[in-house]
Amino acid sequence: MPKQTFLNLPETKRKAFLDAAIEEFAGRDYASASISHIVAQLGIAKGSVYQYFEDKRDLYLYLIDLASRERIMFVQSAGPPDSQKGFFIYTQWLLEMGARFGFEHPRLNQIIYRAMFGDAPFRDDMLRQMKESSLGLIRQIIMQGIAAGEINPDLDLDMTAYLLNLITNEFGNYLVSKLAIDPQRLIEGDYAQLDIEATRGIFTKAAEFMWHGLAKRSSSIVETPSSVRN
Amino acid sequence: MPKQTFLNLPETKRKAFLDAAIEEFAGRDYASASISHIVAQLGIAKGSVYQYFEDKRDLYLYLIDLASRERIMFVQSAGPPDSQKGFFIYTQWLLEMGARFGFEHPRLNQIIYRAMFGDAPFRDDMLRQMKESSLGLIRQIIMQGIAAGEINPDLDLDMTAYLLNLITNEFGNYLVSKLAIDPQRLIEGDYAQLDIEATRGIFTKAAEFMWHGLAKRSSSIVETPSSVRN
DNA sequence: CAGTCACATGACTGACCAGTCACATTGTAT
DNA sequence: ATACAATGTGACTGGTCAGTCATGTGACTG
Repeated sequence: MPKQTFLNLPETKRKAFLDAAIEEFAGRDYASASISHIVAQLGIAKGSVYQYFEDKRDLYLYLIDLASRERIMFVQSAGPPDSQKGFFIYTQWLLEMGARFGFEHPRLNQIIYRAMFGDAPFRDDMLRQMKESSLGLIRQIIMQGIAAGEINPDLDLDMTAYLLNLITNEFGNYLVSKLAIDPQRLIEGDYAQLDIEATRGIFTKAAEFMWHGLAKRSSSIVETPSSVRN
Repeated sequence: MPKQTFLNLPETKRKAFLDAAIEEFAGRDYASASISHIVAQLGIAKGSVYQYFEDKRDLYLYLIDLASRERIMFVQSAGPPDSQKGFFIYTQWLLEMGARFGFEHPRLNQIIYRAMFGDAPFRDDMLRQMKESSLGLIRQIIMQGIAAGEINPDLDLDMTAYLLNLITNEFGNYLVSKLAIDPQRLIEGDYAQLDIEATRGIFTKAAEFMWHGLAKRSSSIVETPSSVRN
């Protein structure tokens, strides 16, 4: 969707442009995000943007695409845990990866979040498609879990997938508020403040909730380990 | 927050104004919602709006307040189930009320949703306060549940409250997509299409998930009834 | 050096917006 | 009927925006 001109651009220029654009679209919803801001920030002419992209929408969709690909790469590059360990561990890992991506790429994460739950005027385009693909993946995982006899087969598949998707997408936000993390410092790459190890307990608790729900369990019956570390 | 002038207005006029304003702010995010649209819709002068409210922001905050109060009234007017029935039933009821409010007052619901998860430029004003109050209520319910010995005391209170709040707020959206409900027709009050009785099964499933999570339960141990019907 | 191509520029257009204000209209009390 | 207050009005101001386009620049080519 970017024009050839954009792809021909020297790397530094292209990076700088993307950086500013990501910053803008992460920080404001589609209606408020402004091409004028971006060019002012970069000190380039407005016309340049229209040499690179068809229009605002085109740029936006490209950023969504980029962020999604980045996220998929991020998750895939950190290999999933051994499937032998069961789906509890897998759930925990999924949560952790979601949150970790949010910490390491807060702006990309924000763009994805806005695309999923905000309202750009393109709900029907590739947006729903993205949502669907994300849901599809989770649905698949749940089905495997059911097949493996670990997941309650009485659960409504669609609903459960929806709720899991919701939780994995929102969980980072909870962490940010819980740990009193300054989002601005996160965005500036200053996440030295974050100790992933120290927060692992929270992932375990979240996975625990997703896995066993609210109900008090009689202590003797534990089907899935909740005291696992890594 | 409305000026006296607005409160003096004849009922029909006031209602008509609110109706148009709600329509506008439900349908577009804060930045895109337009006073000009509202007055055009109503056929009144723009100046009038500024006789009624300080500014756009003032109007918006009033609508949020109104919607919140309406929602609280809605939920309270349908009395909660007998606390004897336990927290599983209570959870189910909470979900159902949330969804039902969404169906019967889709526009107000949308305004609340936008206030909670969208980004108006007032996150720090009464917005967070609203979020906090909602979270506070849920936290209280969870604590009661723990005290009553029904809820797993190992769960992180804050986190669980956050997730429950998230789910109860988002669940209506899931129903809308799941049941292929046309949001436009909902807004137009045409919710004859909706059969609350028929959807009750979905609430039960959702409560089931919240209550027992993903894990398959060995069939013999059931601490909380999952086959309850009202 | 002339010609061509890729890219950059920024003033400009038409549109939309929130908010204002001098003036007009309506209602009410005397 | 008169006076006064309350309410309504809409053209106008200053601002922002997306997108355009005629012009400029620099690099490479033959």
